[in-house]
This record gives sequence, structure tokens and C-alpha cells, in this order.
Amino acid sequence: MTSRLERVTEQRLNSLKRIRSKGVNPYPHSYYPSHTSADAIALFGRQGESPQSMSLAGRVVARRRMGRMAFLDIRDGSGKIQLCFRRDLLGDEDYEFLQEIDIGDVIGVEGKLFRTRAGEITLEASDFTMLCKSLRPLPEKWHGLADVEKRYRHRYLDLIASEEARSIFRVRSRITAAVRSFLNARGFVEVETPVLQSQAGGALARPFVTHHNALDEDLYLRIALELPLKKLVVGGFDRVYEIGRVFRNEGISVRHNPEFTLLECYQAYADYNDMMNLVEEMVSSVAREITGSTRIVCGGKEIDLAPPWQRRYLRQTIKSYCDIDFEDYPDTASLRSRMGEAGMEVDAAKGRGRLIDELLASFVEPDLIRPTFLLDYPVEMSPLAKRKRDNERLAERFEAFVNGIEVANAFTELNDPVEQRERFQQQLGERVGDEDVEIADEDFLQALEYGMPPTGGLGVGIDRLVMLLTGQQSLREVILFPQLKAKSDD
RNA sequence: GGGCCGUUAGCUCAGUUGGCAGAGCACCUGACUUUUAAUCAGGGUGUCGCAGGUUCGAAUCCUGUACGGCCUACCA
Repeated sequence: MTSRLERVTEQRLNSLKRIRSKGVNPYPHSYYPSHTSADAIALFGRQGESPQSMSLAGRVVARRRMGRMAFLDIRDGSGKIQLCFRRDLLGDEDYEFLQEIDIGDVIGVEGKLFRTRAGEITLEASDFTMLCKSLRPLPEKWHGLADVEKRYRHRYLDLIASEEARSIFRVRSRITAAVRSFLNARGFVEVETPVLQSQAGGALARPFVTHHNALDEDLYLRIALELPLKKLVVGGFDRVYEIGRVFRNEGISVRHNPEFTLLECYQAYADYNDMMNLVEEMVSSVAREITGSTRIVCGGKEIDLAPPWQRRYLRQTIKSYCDIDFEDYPDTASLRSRMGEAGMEVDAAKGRGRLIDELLASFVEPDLIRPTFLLDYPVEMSPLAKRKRDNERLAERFEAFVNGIEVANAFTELNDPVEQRERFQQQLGERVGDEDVEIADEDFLQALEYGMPPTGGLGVGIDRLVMLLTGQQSLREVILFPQLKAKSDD
């Protein structure tokens, strides 16, 4: 801490002492405002601007003192409202006590609304209460907090200073609520499954490892929700979903955070076609509920999320972009050499599935701006998906892309327990280098042996969906506390 | 992991050719009963990210390093 900050803090600690010496508790236990600022203003309008006694509470964000009269702005969860304090109404003692209220303090205030000469609806205070003394100066009122690192590390300051930040996280809450009500209305049951698992299955990613002391066992933080949810389908939950945090020990970027929120839902007796309909309906109806329209603006581009979304086959799409038909290269070696011919630097630790993924990521994905389903992925990229009815080399799987970002991944779930066991084996056999592979979960296989009905499954990255619907270009803008490297000072 | 850029007062930012560390907001004192980025008069201010180096002299030039941002590579 440097001296200016120290001095402000010292002044405020002195103010605290003065407050206490007057027998006032600067940190009382509760306060019950009769209205929020937004409700109060709306009510005043509805009642023909007739004054009515009420109480409000919020953080002081501005102060304009003018001798025997002062204006303060407070902000609560609903918005901002101006307060007016007059010496002649409050009396000398209370008006003097106003000196102890600084910008940043939280106060409660009682009074009646009126409209100022400038036309602003304002509460004329008849009494006020210190609810919390603040010891630190807030960010500058006009420019706010511009330092991106400080915005993420001290998100509360960002929220105090930035209406846009407040708005994004309120919208995020409405989005998850809308997704839940969409699924609940269709008979899906929301469940919670373990974050700590003895094996991290359901996706291909490096897990975080931790240790349970009492059991003396290593445990993994989940990388997907898939396997437990499919066990629940076996258990008779025909429509089930979870919105949960998953953890992947991989790179951080504007599109990746080590922990992120995943929606997975499973519908018995459905296939990936049904999941396509479900996801396009869900995303477009959530968008309509949140923004009032299916048209969104992202990175300067207008995108219409209304169904039906474009449907294209992965194989033909990749071929159209880079003239490589992966069906012509049935093994890793031949595909790798073809990609080498095309001038691509190919990582020797990648299997055929990863190579195809690379073709997709580098040639196709950035161009998939309008909502698009890419259909039918090679079986080896999709160990938990059922083979296509007319092509055993492909799986009934799709990924949905909007604005160049993958937002959903779904398949017709593989429910043949013998084939599932083989696919896990095959994954291990074809493993190249230290590539991540799908891990066989014995209890999952047993569950399939008891019998899982034909099922469609869908995964949606909620953070990315929020990015899309709020027009943000970075995942960190939609995650309250994004992962940053630890910093020892401040 | 690689490349580029940034880091100066609580906040937002200037800082010229290497020559006393600056402004606005905020803060303190005073004036002010309709202000609202209030206004007016006055006041105080810093680990120039950190560590070295060059120099009579470094916020400024050089080296290293930490953190962050963007691009890139991998993953959703």
C-alpha cells in the first residue's frame, strides 16, 4: 500500500471511530428497505408522482454537497437513485453525521420521492442509517476500471464500476434459468453427479488429479458428465440433464478456461436427429427469451439463430475446404502423409481422429459463422457414439458451430455393450504417443449390459452460449472469476 | 510452448533528445438549498511491476524476470 491509499484508509478508520463514539454501529446486522430503487421510481410514476414514505438501501456512488443541502447517488441491485439531504429537514445533528458518509459506504435511507427541477426522481431523506463503512476508494467514477487484470482479479470492483459487466452476469443467470425451464418443460429431470471420480471418462481431455486422504486414493475431477448420466438413463430416467462444472487440465485462451460449465442432456428413444432439433429449438428460444429476438450481433456480424440450422456432412465439408477426403485415407499414416503433402505441419503424436479434427479446426471452423451442424464423424473420433445406420466407418454424431465456435456436440449414443467394450479396447490399441484416450469405465459397461434404451445425447458449452448471446469475444468476460496465475502482491 | 505489446498516484492516463515525477477524478480545508462528470478557492501525493547493467545523471537506453493482453499451437 502506498501513502495516498493509506491516508484514505486512515481517514476512514478515523471516521469509524467517530461513528462508534456517537454510539452508532457502523456495521449493523440487517436493514429492510421497503423498495428497490427501480421499483420506487416505477411506483412514483404509476401513482401520479404523489409522495409516499419508503426506505431504500444501497452503496453510495456519488456525492454532491452544497452547504445546507447535499445530493447522494446510491446504487442497489436494481439500479441507481438520487437522494436529497436537507439540513432544515434533518436537523443539525443528523446533517452533520452526513459528513461521515463516504463514497463506497452502504447506507439505508427513509423519505419521500419528489422530482427535482432538473426532472430527476429523487428521495428526500427524513432519516438515514450507516449500513457498512467502506475503507477503500472506489475506481474512478467516469472511466471506471480499465485494467483488464484488475477487472478479473477483483471482479467485485468491475461489477461496482461497470454496468456492462453487471449486465453480462445478470444475462448469464437468465440464460441458465431459461435453459432449465426449456428442458424442464420437456420432461427432463435435472440431476447432480459426482465431480470427484476414480476415472475421468466421457471425453478426451487431460484431467486434474487430486487425492482423498481418508480413502488414500487418487481422484480425478470430471472432464465430462456423460457416463453417470447414461447410467441414469439405464436406471430409468428417460430424460435427464445436468448443468455442471467440468475441469480440463489444458490451455487457457479466449475460448478456454480450465473449469467451464457444461450442459449435457440425454433423451431415451431419441437419436442425433432429435438432438439437432432439440438444440436449435433450445438455443433459439433462449435467445428470444433473453434478447427478444433470434438475431444476435457477435463481433460485428449479425447471426440469426432461428431454426432450421444449416446441416452439412463433415466429410464433404472438409473436402470442400482443403480437398482432402478423409475416407480416402483410412489409417493414420496415410492421412498424415496426405496432410504433409498439403503443407501442414503434422504432430506425430496425433491419431487419425485428431488429424481430422485438425483439418476441421484449421480449415472449416472459423468459417462456420451462421449456425451449422456438421454431421457424421469418423468412428474413431467418437468412441461413445453409435455407428451410422448405412456406413459403419462413421458415427451418428454432430457438432454445432456458431460464429466459428463449437457450441454443441451430440450423438446417437452407443448402447451395444459388446461393441462399446471393443471400442474402448480399440482406443487403447490405436493410441498414438501420449494422446488422451477414452477410459473404459467398468461400471458404465456393466450398466450398458443391463441395457440402455436407444438414446440421444447432447452437450452444450454454457459459457460459450453466454458469449454468443451477450456478444462477447472472450470467455473471461462471461466467467466471473476466470483462471489467472496466482500473484503474490496486492 | 513461440511471437508481439503493456505495467507510472487509490482509479483513468500524460511524461518530448537521458536532466527536479505530471494532469483529471478521488481525498482534505473553506464557500454554496435543486445538484447530477455540480461549481468556485486552496491543499497534500509515488517501491515509475521487480532485479541488475550503462551513465555525472534512467520512468526514459540495455539485459533478465514477474504478471497481464492479443496472436499462435493443443483442448470445448
